[in-house]
Amino acid sequence: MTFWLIKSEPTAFSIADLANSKNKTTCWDGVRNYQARNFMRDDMKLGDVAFFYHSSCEPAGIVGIVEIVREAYPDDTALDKHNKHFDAKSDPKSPRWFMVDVKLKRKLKRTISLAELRQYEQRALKDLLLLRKGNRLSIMPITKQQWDFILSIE
DNA sequence: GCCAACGTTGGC
DNA sequence: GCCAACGTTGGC
Repeated sequence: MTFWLIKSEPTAFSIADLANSKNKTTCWDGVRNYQARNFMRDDMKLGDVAFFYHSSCEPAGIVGIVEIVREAYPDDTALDKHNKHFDAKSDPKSPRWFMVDVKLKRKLKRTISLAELRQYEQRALKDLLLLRKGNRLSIMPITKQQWDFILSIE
C-alpha cells in the first residue's frame, strides 16, 4: 500500500466540493504533468490513501484524507475541446492522460498548514517532496513514516 | 500581483 | 541533443 499527497486549488476543486459530490467521490481529472501522471497511472492502487492538499490559498495545507476507489483510466477531458484541460495532441486511440477516482474518507480536524509542516522539515519531514524547493508536483508519494507523523500532529 | 522554479516546446 | 523562449505553478 502506498501513501500519497494530492494537490488541488480550492478555487478549482476544494475538500468541500468533494464532500458535496455524489458518494463523496470524484474523478481526479486534469492532471497534465508526466511525472504526476506516471505516479497515478502506474503506482496508485485501489485502497491507497492520500492527503488532500489545498494549494495557492491561505492557508495552504493538508485538509483531508481520501482513498483511491478506482485505478487509472483515460482522462476524457483531454479530448473535450471545450474543457480547460483539453489537449489537442492527445490521441483517443492511445490516451496520453489518465485519472483515478478518489473518495473522501474524512476531513482533518484542522488544516495542517504548509508553514506548520515546514517546522519539521529538518527532522521528521526532512524528505517530504512537498517541502522540496521549487516543488510543483501535484501528485506525490509519501512514506508511511511521514504519513503517520503528520497524522500524529493533527 | 510578483517572481522563482520548473516543465515543455520547437528551432537549429 | 542542446538550449532559449515560453507557459505554468504556487508561495509569498
